[in-house]
Amino acid sequence: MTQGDEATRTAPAPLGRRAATKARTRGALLDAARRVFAERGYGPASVEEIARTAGVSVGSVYVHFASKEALFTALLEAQTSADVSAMSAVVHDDPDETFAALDRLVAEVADSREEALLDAEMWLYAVRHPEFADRLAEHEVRMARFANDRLSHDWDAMDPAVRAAVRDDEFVIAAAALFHGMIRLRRVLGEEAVPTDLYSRVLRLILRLPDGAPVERPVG
Amino acid sequence: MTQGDEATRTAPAPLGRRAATKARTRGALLDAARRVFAERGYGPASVEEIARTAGVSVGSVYVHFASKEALFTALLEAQTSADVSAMSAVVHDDPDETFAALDRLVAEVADSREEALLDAEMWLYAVRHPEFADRLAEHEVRMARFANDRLSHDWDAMDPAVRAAVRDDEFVIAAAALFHGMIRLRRVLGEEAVPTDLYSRVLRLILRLPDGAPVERPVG
DNA sequence: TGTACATCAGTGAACGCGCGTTCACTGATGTAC
DNA sequence: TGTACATCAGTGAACGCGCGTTCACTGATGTAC
Repeated sequence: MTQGDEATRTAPAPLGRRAATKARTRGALLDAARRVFAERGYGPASVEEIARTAGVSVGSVYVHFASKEALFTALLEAQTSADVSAMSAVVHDDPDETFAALDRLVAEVADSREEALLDAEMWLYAVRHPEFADRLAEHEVRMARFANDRLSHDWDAMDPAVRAAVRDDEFVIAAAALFHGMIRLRRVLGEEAVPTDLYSRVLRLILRLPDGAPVERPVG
Repeated sequence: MTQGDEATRTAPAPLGRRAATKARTRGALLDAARRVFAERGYGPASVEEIARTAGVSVGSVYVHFASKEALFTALLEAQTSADVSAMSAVVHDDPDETFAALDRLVAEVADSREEALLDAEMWLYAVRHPEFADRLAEHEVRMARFANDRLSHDWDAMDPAVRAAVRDDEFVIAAAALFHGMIRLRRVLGEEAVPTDLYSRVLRLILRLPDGAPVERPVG
C-alpha cells in the first residue's frame, strides 16, 4: 500500500497488458479525434467516424470518455501541451536561429490543414464555453510569459524608441497576434502571398534589428 | 416590357406591398441567421431557432433560401460587403485619424461577440469548402489592394530601411494578419492585455513613424 | 369602382434520417489459492 | 504450475431525440375585365 508501488515495480512489468492496450486505444482515439474534428468540425464530426478511424467500436469511445464533448476537451488539453513543446523547441541562443525556427513554425502550422483547423475550432469552442475560455487564456498567458522570459535579456539592450512605444509584454502580444494572423492568411491566400520569412522580417522591423542573413550582431 | 420598368415607375409605388414584405422577411432572416450562427456555430444552429428569432415559420426560410447552407453562404456574402464599407470608413486623409479609426475597428470587432465569432466561423467554412475559399481569398485580396492603393503615396516617402525589409504589398499582409490576430487575442485575454491602441502603435513601429499624439509629421 | 380569378409569401404538422448514448454481452487479462 | 473466479476493455445492436426538409394549405396582394 506504499505510494509509488506501480512506479517501483521490477523492470519487466511496465504497465500490464490490459493497461497497455487501454492506453494504446486511448491514444488511437485521440489521434482519430484530432483528424476527424479538424476535418469536419465539432458538430458534424460523428463519434462513429472517430471510432472507425481509430479502429475500435463506438462503445469503446465511451469506455474512455464520458461524452463526445469530453473527448473534444481532452483533445484540446493534449493540444495545449503540444503547443508548449513546440514553443520550447523554437528558442535558441542565437536569435537568428530563433527567428528561422519561428518562420518554420508558421509555415508548418499554416500548411498543416489539421493543425490550422483544430486551432480555429479550439478558439471558437473556448469563446463559446466560458469555463474553457479561462483555460485557453491561461495557456495563452503561459506561452506569452515563456516568450517574455526568453526575451528579457535582449529587451534591456533594445532601441529606446522601441521600448518607448511598446512594453515588452505588449511586444509578445503583438508577436503572438501576428503569428495567429499570418497562419490564418497563409491558409487562405497561399504561400506566395504570405512568404515563409515574412514573419521574422516584420518582427525584426518592429524590434529595429538588422536582417539576419550574414549575422552582423554585436559580440556579446 | 422596356428594361427599367420597375425603377422608373411613378414615385408612390416603390416596390409593391408583396415585394416589400418579402424583402423585409429576407432581411429579418439574414439578421436572425447572423445572430444564431454566431452564437451556436453552423452545425448546432437550428433552422427552427433562426426562423423563431426572425419571427417567421420554418417553412418561410425555404421560400427565401434553398437550404440551411444557402442561408449561411448568403449571410457570408452580405458580411463581406459590410467589411468593405467598414474598411472604406477607416481611411482618412490624416494618417493619425486613420490609425485611430483602425484601433476603434479592432476594438469594435473583438468586443462584438457576434462579429468575432462569425468571422472565425466564416474562415473555417471557407477552408473546408474550396469553392468558397476562392471567394474569401478574392475578398481578402480586394481588401489588401484597397489598403495598398491608399498607402502608395506615403510608401514612396517611407524610410528606406523599411522598404528594404518588406515590400508594400507584404506590409499590407502583415497589417491584415496583425488585425485578425489582435482580434483573436483580445477576445481571449481581454482589453487589459490587448489595449485598444496597441494595433496602431505596432504599425507605427513597423513603418518607423513617430507616435501620433500631438502630430509632429512634416508639412505637405 | 367592383368582381372574379391568379399568384405567391408564409404556415406548421409530418417525415425520415443521422447521430449520441446506452447496455447486455464477450473474451482476454489479472488474481487468489 | 494449474485451476476457478473476478475484472474490465471492448463490442455492436437498439433506442430516442433533434433537426433539415417537404408539402398541402391559407389568405393577403396583384391583375384582368
